[in-house]
Amino acid sequence: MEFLHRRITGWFAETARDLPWRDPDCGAWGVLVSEIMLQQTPVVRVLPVWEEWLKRWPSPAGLAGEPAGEAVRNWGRLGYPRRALRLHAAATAIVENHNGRVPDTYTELLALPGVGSYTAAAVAAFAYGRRETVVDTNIRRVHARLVAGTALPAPALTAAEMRLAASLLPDDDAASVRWNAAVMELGALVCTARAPKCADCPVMDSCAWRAAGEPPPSYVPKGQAWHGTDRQVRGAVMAVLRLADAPVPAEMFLQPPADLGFAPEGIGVPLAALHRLNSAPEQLERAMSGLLADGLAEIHDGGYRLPA
DNA sequence: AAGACGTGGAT
DNA sequence: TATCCAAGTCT
Repeated sequence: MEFLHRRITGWFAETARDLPWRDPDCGAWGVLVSEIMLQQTPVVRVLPVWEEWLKRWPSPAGLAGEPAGEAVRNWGRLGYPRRALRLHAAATAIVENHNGRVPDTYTELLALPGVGSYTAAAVAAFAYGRRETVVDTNIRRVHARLVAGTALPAPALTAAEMRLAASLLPDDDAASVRWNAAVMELGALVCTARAPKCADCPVMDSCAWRAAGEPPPSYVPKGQAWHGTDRQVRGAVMAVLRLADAPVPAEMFLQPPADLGFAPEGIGVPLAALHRLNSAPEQLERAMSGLLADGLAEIHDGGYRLPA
């Protein structure tokens, strides 16, 4: 165990990316924002949006003081815009229940909107130096290969995986934080899902998956459908709403923007993209009511807009 | 507890 | 061009 810790944290010390939320004086709010943005989203896409968010909202109170729609608009094209809504709700809860300071315990963090077991542990560890069992997709994959000898972790997080991760965690607080960050980084940069760079791996010699001859996955991960789905329509509608500076009447979503007098610029661009999907009226209806139900849109003056 | 939920770069 | 998949959460 000591051997793995030295090798992996040593590798991390010289290879780690210089990410702004890893800056010692980034602050817990910056870490929380980064963790929410990084859910299912690559670092390179988060970077510029995170910078803008922290410049505009340096504290939870700043974000909580603005309409939720502003959070959604400034979320840009990061994807899963409900995360912006939840982050706004989390900021509000932090102001109301925690005096505007991001809480520092796993339990309090877990109670915040949009914060699940991974994010609660990550913020407690990376922002406050606490010893937490952080388990994300990178760490799961490293453990699966290095220790379990399988190509991929199970489809869903298991209790056995949590026990394994807990057993690997160094006792010392600071060492545990480094370990969590290092294993995550190893999974992100070297022990990747596709085409792992085993030649660059600091623990290649100890890898159970390698020793077993790199057996293929025992199951096929089911891919997410996209074309023709409600999600695709929702995404296209949200792209329109983010650009609109006034409520958008429902009929605009149904007709070719050119017929409505829209030039192929400004709001005409996402409007045209939506129309190009050629989705059935009932699907558009389903997508719109879904957005309303989720609080990502609201009706005002007979049109749709981001929540005020 | 399986499925919904965005987006775009890489392969 | 089609598929994969990235620091998950919620219901």
